[in-house]
Amino acid sequence: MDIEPLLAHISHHIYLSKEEIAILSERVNYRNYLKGQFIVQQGDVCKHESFVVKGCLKTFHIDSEGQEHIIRFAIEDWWTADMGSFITRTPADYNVQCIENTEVIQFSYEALEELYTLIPQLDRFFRIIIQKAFVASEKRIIRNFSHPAKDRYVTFREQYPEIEQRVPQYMIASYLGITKEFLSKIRNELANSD
Amino acid sequence: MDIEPLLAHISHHIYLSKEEIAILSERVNYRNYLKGQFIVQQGDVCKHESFVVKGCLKTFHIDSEGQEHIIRFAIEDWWTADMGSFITRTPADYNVQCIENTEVIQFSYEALEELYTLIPQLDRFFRIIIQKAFVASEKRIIRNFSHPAKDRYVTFREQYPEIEQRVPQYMIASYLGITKEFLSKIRNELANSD
DNA sequence: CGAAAATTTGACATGACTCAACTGGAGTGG
DNA sequence: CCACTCCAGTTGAGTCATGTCAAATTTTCG
Repeated sequence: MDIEPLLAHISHHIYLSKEEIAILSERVNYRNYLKGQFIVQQGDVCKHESFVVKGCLKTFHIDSEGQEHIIRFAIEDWWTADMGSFITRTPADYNVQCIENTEVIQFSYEALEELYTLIPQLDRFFRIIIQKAFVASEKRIIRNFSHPAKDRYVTFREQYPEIEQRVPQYMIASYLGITKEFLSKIRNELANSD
Repeated sequence: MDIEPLLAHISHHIYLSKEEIAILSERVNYRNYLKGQFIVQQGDVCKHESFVVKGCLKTFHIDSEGQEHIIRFAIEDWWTADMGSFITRTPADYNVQCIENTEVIQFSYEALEELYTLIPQLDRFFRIIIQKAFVASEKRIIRNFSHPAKDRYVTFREQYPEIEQRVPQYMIASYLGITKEFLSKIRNELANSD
């Protein structure tokens, strides 16, 4: 119920005064979810930006064939939402679902818009956060084009060792854009070549 | 030499006073490039964010095998840079090259940092711009995973008809993550099925 | 312990790639 | 105004990475 982790995270990028912290505290919500629960469902308007205090989530899209495509994971200190839906107030393309019991601090659209005017520094904070996310996202596009699945898996393991421990293999396959069967074969190869 | 197009673009998202416009005008540079020239080269630190007044550019990465991968195009009213390099002041992963004679308005890193403090609204402006770019980038990851190349090409044509007219086919193939030969075959199929 | 979920394995299919040859315009210079 | 070259695009044969489907196995957990 304590928003300290959020404040610590924010203070890495901008300075907030006591008053600003108070203003912010009043406008965010702490919330618990159980494993399996959805924070956002495809088709609904995404109501919150969520900062993860504890737990693990996946953001995924279900395509017209019913296939699930994981676009990102989120663990402690990350943000998650369907940002497209959130900013345009239109139905979400993605689901955000808890893979573990999860605790988040949430900003509703109205609260956040108000906070942007009350604490202009927050524009800067989110600009910085989103810049980084954007850069990472474009890197991933290139990686997907220029490296075979095996390399992408190895890179993933190095880059997110913690996530690899916490999520089932078939979800990692989905994140990498391959089938669970093929990932299994890749792992087999890797094990035999070590 | 006139920064009016930039001001018009900015004013879609935030309001700037006469004074702020003056402050901004003093700190940006108008620059012309010829077809073929590079605004950023892989390995150099990206020195500017560039707003395109006129022309067309590609941003691409050369991988270890010497293959070129186009990550995005930019035409009038778009921004371009290697943002990762620009914000971290580290060597660029990407090249930005003019496909046509091009005119841009440039923000240097120092100028932009100063502008963020002089005109806090600019944090908001860039937050909004980058949010949109991020959403589009993640959509593209999903599209690449969930649709075959033919569908992606058709979508591309619908989404960016102007770009399709202005850039050679082999660059579109690279943007779509396929070879020029395969795109040629796709086009052949499409022509025969209409 | 038993059921459900996750992972593995194998046979076969296919989308996309490679490489090499060919076509067809758009300059350019004699 | 023709011949020459250069670059973009096309075509075809063969190959490879990854997908599909179905069954077997292992792990997880009530």
